[in-house]
Amino acid sequence: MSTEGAKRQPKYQRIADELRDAIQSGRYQPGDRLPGENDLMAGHGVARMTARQALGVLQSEGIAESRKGAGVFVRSFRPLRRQGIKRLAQSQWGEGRSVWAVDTEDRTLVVDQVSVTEQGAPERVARVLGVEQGDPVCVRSRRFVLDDKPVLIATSYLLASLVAGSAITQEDTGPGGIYARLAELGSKPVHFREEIRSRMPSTDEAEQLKLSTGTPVMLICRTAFADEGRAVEVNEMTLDSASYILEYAFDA
Amino acid sequence: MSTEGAKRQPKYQRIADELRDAIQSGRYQPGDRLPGENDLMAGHGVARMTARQALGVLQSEGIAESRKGAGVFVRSFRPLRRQGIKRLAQSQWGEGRSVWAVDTEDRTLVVDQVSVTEQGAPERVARVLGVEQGDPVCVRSRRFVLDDKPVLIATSYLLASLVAGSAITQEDTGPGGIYARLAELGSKPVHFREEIRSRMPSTDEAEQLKLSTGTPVMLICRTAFADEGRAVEVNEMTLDSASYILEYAFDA
DNA sequence: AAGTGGTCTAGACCACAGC
DNA sequence: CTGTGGTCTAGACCACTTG
Repeated sequence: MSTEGAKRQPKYQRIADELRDAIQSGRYQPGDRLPGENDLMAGHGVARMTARQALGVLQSEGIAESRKGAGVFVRSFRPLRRQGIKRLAQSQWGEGRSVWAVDTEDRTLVVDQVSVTEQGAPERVARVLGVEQGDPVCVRSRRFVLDDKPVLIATSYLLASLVAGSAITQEDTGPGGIYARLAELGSKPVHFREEIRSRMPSTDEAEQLKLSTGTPVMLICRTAFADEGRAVEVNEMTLDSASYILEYAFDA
Repeated sequence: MSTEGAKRQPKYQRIADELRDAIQSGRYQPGDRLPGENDLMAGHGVARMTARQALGVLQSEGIAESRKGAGVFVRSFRPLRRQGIKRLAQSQWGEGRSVWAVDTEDRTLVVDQVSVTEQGAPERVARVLGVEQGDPVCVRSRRFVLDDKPVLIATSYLLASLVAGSAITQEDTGPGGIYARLAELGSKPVHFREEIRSRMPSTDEAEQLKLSTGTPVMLICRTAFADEGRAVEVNEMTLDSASYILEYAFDA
């Protein structure tokens, strides 16, 4: 054994480490192709499955991604900044601005797969809205696509009895969006709570967001409150974690 | 083929799907042992590596975790709630309360691996603090362990010239922590910004937080500002995503 | 057409957990 | 000790991308 000493880690880990170092030191740039399975087999004298396992490590770390028939490549990132408090300031939606305009920075954001239906409230939503499970709610779903890459899926739940007949039940909610309409209905949102979690995506989520392996999702559950602490909307969002930085700024 | 029609997915996916359904329908509860590699080989008539791949899917989704020599088990979760704005309200630290006391909910939280050193500022920190890269900063690191499970690693950076001689350079910062001391030094934090990202952990992070495979980390970078928008602290935190729900509540 | 990654098989030896 | 998952080999066929 030429390299005496530290040799207690498996071969595939040593290969993965070597590639990771090469990436972090800049020898491979974002978008570059890494040595393929055949290269690693030849270069390290190892079986196919072992070379494959090494590349699998980098993919599950989110550092590299494979493209069928082409190779394994170093991933590149260019996240959006989502300003959680500023975006919901009244000046944003009070005058008919789209809340989404603020963080796109000259890239094109398309809204996709819009659907508006009336359904029975799921248990967790019913609890927050203060109704019974199965009570009718208006469910608004939509997907946001940035430069052909889906980055966010959002589903809003609102009390059907509250929004019946308003533009909220239409695909186009009009200037200022849902919150401007709620204000007109006498349920102006004055307080918000956002809860954030992160986990690996389900198969469905990975498909809808076109996520490459090793990419977690961030989940934001926002509740909008009108006066008296009355919850008027629950919005569940699923974000591609590689596409977003969330920002919250506030005073002590 | 008995089940005609939809048979275009690989065997390992079908096996994984079947197990996932069984978990989500409650047939396997958190903590339960799943069928092992041998069971799947026998039950589905597949090779070892295929059964293994199926179990690997569930692990990389964070749904299951393997224990060497024992089996593969359904994971269980019990996250903390971290109230991002409330925790930094002045009433919390103004009277000597530990900011961490608010969210432990009767479980025991231990602070671990405390270190206080003086180093040259890394580039990204220097930029935020408004100094030159390499300028001396006080670096405070610590790890938080909840019921024997590490959940958070935090590293604070403060201008060395600002905090020299204060308790901030000691392991024990005294009642009210860093922010109370900064206030005494005439740099009371009045504004905060928190930036949140998520990604898969590095090997180091996975070790320090004892993460099981398929668990992302959440990164919080908090900047504390004194009067005139002067940045006085940068705090980089790495959280086990399975242990935390972040919460931000604010008015429109 | 050649090369790539994706799936799959049928073996092997090892370290570790639990009985 | 027996069974478990972790590593590793040496083949195979396939679908896809690219030149």
